Amino acid sequence: MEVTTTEAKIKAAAQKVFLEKGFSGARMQDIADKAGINKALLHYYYRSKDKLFDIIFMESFQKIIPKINLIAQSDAPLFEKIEKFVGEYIVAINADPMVPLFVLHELTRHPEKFIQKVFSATDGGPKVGKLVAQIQEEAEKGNIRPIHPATLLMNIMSLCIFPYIGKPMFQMVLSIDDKQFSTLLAQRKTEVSAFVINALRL
Amino acid sequence: MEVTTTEAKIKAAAQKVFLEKGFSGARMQDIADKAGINKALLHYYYRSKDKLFDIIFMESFQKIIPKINLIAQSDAPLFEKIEKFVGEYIVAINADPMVPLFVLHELTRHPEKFIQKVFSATDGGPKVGKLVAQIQEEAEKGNIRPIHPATLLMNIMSLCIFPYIGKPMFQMVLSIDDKQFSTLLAQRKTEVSAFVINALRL
DNA sequence: TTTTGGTTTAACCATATGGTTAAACCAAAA
DNA sequence: TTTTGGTTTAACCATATGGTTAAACCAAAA
Repeated sequence: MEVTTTEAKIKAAAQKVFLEKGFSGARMQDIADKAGINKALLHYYYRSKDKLFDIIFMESFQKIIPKINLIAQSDAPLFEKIEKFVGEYIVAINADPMVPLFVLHELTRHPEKFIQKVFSATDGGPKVGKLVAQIQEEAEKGNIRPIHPATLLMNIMSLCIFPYIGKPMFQMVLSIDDKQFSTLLAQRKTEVSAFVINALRL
Repeated sequence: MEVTTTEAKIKAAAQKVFLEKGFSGARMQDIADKAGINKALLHYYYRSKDKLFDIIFMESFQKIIPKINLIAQSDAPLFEKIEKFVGEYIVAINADPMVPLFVLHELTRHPEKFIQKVFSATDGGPKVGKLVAQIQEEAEKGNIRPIHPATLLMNIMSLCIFPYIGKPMFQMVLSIDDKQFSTLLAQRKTEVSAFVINALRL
C-alpha cells in the first residue's frame, strides 16, 4: 500500500486541482478532499493558498522552460540539435500535458510576481547564445535559409507546445476524437523536426 | 463624448475583466466598477455572472475559429491559400491578443459546456474538406512533401497563435523587452507563411 | 507507565462574493 | 401637471471561502 506522508498527499492533490482549475478556480476544500485529509492540515503544512500555489507553480514552470541549455549549448550540428530538442521537448510536455496552459495562464495574469523568482531559479534564464550564433553562422554560410534566430526558436517551441494547449479547438476544427488526436500528437515527435528542418533548407 | 448605453458599458467592462482574469478570477464588483455603474445593473441587464460570461465567451470564440471556411473552400492554389490564411489569421489575433489564451483556458476547463453550443453557432464547425483534399492531391502529384493535412493545419495554426499565448515565456527565454517582441510578431505576418511554404517544398 | 511533541480534527471566524429587493429617479407620454 | 414604465441605487442576504484555534490523539522517548 502507498505510505505517502500527509505533506506529499497534499502536494499531489494541490497539483491536480491547481492544474485543472487554476489558482482562482481552485478551492482549498477541494484539495483537502482529494488528498483525503482535514482542511486545516493544508495550512498546517503549507501556511496559505498562495504559498502552496507558489510551490506547484514553480515546479510546473521548470517543466516548460526545459533543458534548453543542455542541447542549445552543445557542439552538435544545427539540424541534429533541432531533432534532439524537439524530441525531448515533446516527450517532456507529453508527460504533463496540462502544464503549459496552466503555467502560461498564471504567468500572463501575474507577470511581475513570477518573472523575477523564475529568473533566479533558472539563474538568469536559459542561455541560448551559442544556438543563436550557430543559426546566424549557418545562414551566412548559405547552408540554411536566413531566419532570425528568435523567430526560429519561437516556431519550434510553438510547434511543440501549442497542440497540447489548443487540443479542444483542434478537435473541433478537424472533427476528430481523442484517439485520433493522440495519434496525431504521437507522430509529431518526429514530424515537427522534419517540418522545421525542411523549412530551413534552401 | 461617448454616449454608450449602460448595457454596452457593462459588456465592454465584462470583456476586459473576463479576458484578464478568466471566469473564476473575475468579480462582478470589478466589472461594475470598470463600467462605472451600480453592481445591481449587471444583474438587471444580464441576469447572472454565467449568462454574462457566456456572451463574452461565445464572441471571443468566434474570433479564433476564424473565417477558415472562406479561404479553405476557395479555389485558389495551395500556397496562395496558406499565405492568405496566415496573413488574415495573424491580423485577426493581433487585434485581440488576449483572446486565444482566454478561450483555450475556459474551453479546456469546461469542454462539455461549450463544445456543443459552439458547434451550432458555427453550424457544424468549419469545413476544411476542400483544403484537406487539396493538400493530399498536391502531395500525390509530387508538388509538395507528403504531410497529413491535419498536421499541416495544426502547424499553421500553432505558428500563428502560440506566440501570443507564450509571450511571457518567450520574452524570458529570449531576454527581450516588449518592443523587441512586438517587432518579431510583426514580422511573422509574412515570415510564417514563408516558413510553412518552404517546409512543404521538396 | 507517564511525558512529550508533533499531528489531526471539529468548531469557528471574518470577509468576499453573487445575487435580490424595495424604494427612488427620471424622461416621455398623457 | 400628472402618470407611467423603464432605470438606477443603497441596503441586504445567504453562502462560499481562506484561515485560525483549542482540544484531542498518538507514537516514541523517558
